[in-house]
Amino acid sequence: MDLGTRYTPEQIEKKWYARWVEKGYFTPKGSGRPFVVVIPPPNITGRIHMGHALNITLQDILVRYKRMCGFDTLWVPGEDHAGIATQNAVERFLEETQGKRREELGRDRFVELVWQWARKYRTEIRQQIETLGASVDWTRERFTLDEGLSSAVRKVFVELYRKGLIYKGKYMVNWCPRCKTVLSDEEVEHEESKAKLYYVKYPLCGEDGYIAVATTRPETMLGDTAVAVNPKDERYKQLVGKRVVLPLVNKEIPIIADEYVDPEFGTGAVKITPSHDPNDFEVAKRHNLSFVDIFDDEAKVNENGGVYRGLDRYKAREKIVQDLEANGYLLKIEDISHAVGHCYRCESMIEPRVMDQWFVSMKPLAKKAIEAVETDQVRFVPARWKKVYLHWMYNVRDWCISRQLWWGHRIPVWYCDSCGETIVSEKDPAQCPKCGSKSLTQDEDVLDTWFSSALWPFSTLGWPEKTTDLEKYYPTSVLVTGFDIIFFWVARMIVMGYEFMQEKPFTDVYIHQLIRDKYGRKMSKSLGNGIDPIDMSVKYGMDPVRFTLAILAAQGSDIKLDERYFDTYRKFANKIWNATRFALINLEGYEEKQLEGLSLADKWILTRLQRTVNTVTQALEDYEFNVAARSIYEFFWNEFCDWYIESAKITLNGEARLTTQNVLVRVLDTSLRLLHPFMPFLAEELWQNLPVAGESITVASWPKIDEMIIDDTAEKEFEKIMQIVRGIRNVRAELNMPIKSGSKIYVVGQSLSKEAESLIKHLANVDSIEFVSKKPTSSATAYFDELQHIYVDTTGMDLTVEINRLEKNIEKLSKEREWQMKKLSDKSFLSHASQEAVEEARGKLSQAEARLKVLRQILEDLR
RNA sequence: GGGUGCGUAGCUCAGGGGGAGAGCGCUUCCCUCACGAGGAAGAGGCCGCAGGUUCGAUUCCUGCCGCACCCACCA
Repeated sequence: MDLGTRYTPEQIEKKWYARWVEKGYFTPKGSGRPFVVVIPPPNITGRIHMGHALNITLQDILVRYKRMCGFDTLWVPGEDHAGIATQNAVERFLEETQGKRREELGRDRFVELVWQWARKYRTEIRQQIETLGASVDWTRERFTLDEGLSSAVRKVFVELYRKGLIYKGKYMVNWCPRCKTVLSDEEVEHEESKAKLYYVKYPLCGEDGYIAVATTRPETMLGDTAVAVNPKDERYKQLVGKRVVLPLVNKEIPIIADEYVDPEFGTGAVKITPSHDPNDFEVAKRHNLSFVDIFDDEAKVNENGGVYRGLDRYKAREKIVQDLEANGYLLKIEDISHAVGHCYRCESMIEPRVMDQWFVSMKPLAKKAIEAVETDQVRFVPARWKKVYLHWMYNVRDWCISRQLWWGHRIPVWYCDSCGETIVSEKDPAQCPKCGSKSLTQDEDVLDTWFSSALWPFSTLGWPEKTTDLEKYYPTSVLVTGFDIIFFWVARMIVMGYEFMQEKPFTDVYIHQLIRDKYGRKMSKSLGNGIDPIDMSVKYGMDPVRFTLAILAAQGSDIKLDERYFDTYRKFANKIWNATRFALINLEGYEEKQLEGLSLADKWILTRLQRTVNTVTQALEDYEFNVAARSIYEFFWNEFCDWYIESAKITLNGEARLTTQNVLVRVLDTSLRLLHPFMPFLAEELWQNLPVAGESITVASWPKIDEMIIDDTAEKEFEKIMQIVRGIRNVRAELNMPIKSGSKIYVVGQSLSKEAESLIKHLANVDSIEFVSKKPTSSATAYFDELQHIYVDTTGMDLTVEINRLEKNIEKLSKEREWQMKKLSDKSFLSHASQEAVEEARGKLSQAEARLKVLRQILEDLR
């Protein structure tokens, strides 16, 4: 055995992962209760970021913990083809490297290019996940565009279509003029922004006067087909049914009445643009108005826009406002603020358009998915996300699933070129079933990337085949993800799970935070504020990075990540390293033996160890990663290193050497097992050096609490010792006493055991301790209140310091006494407080009084 | 318009009905034979504001103020 004095992550991280994989530890052993997790598949758009690192670390902690607990553990890895995101990334790449647009390549060649990209990034992502130490089963790795997953996608599409749950229809959809595709409502981000409200005159037909409308988008007037007012609005009652002339366009359009119009807003009269506003679309359908689409795919004015044709929507607005003003139609402009939709991938302003698209009918599918969460068959942790999920589900709208992209699952629908028949089929059809024509054209569109993700928990296990994996490992145990994709993904998985497996996809949903930079901003490429987890692992070690993420994962808000955190836990890793090193250096002559004849310190540390096992286990069961991590940290550093190892330095040199060695090994063995889910590399490396090491800590058993070893008395007594030692050090430091001053300690109160006494002497470095029933008379010259009973002999020291201390303490005690007296004279306290509370107050009071008396006496003496 | 989370040490954050904790930073001391990436001691807090419940609130409840975020067809 040869450990250096420093923890060197680079030397230990490389070797272990390969060995674990080689030994097949990450492949389920096939027996025992299953514990199954499917990874939220990272997009193949680039490197994984800190959010992935958090997500993967938390899953790995759970998986490694459960594996040690003996579960048949399976964690399925994979990647997502990420339709729009990837297509955009490759388009950018194409533009930058070849200066070409995807249209210049054509669909087939472009898709081939994306496949090359996908292979490259999948490999990189795989490596990054390995670097993180994720104990995923690589033999079961999946990709959303795999053959198997693709057939799952087709089957789901076809079945939903046959059930009438997928339909094609002409509705108002969200169009991204940059990505040139429609988006689902969830993919549109609404951003509050400042805008202008334009008041425009629409002159009445055949008579004087006008009706004024207010609009934020004057350019859409080119597509107006009516003006609407509220039927109850007295101001406009006599105008309903009349016609106005659409300015600039010179077209007559009717004035109609519809409840939708809010008389309070603007002028109480609304221009109706059925093709470019969702509300107007509904109004138009109710009133049978005509539709005039005025934009092309790039949101430029099309042939319906007359002289404005060819202008993009912003230019068109400018021009139209100018023209309105020039012709006296513009009444006024107001500043308002309102929410505008933007594309979640490219941030372009969304253009609402009426288009023929494919939809999933969500309401009928949502029923079971709602019930499951309402009844906690699927449980959200933290629970508050349940409300968020349910609120969305109660109001769920149909899901637009077709995308005008090239990268993704092509919609399994064909149209007969001869008779126009629509053929929806899992297999590519050879001919039209209606007319027999062999001339068929497949729908050009692909499916929303989230359509395939929705099937992930069962498609990755082999569905639609009836595989043994599916039989054994579905439903999965827990889904770990961020709250940003509850609607996109979690909700839809629950829906699809019930629809196609007649069973929930997972039992628990653990929702973790989002990682932001230290100022609370989103980490993004454009801000350049991202902290790369792989870079961090090189700088600080992967284990410290993982531990940091775990301890920051308190259930609640976002994580504001400051790189300096990693340093704290790198130090912790170093501490663990060196504590183990200390033990190993002192193991000469070690042999395993029963834990008996234990010293006070032994009993104490073993008791504390049991408590830690308990806390960590419970916390992991409750997904309280931060509690678990902190508990290990505090036990190991503040108790084991700071106190037990210090005490071991004496006992290792005496008769109890072998016992101490055994306790050291026992504590390290258990601690490293507890640590393993958090810091797998370090834990393995050190554990392998212990005399009790096994094949691998990865497959070692999780520590069980040993009730027999818990010793409350020893625990309390040792706490008293720590208190006394701290008190002595405190006085020493404040009085600037040299360490080896030959101090004599008087402890007022019951004497402690000889063992405790010698521990104190060693730990506080004092020569003698005397237990006395009351204060020593003249020579006692210092007092410290932390302990309330201890005097240190400091004959010859400067007395003014001590007098000041005494005065301060007397003041503090007097306050305490007054407070307790007040409490005890309070009638309501006496009549309402518990027996114990009253007793406690009495105790504190008498204690305070006794101490005050003693202190005043000492003060007298000193003076 | 509805909803959620957060306001605790200089900074970043845990915690939680009974005179508040950590890391970093700061001050003083220590080259003690595992670790100076260390050890010892310390300074530093109206626990956002105002009410309520309670013997007792930083903690629970209500309202408010600030900061984030989510949802919503506010032309």
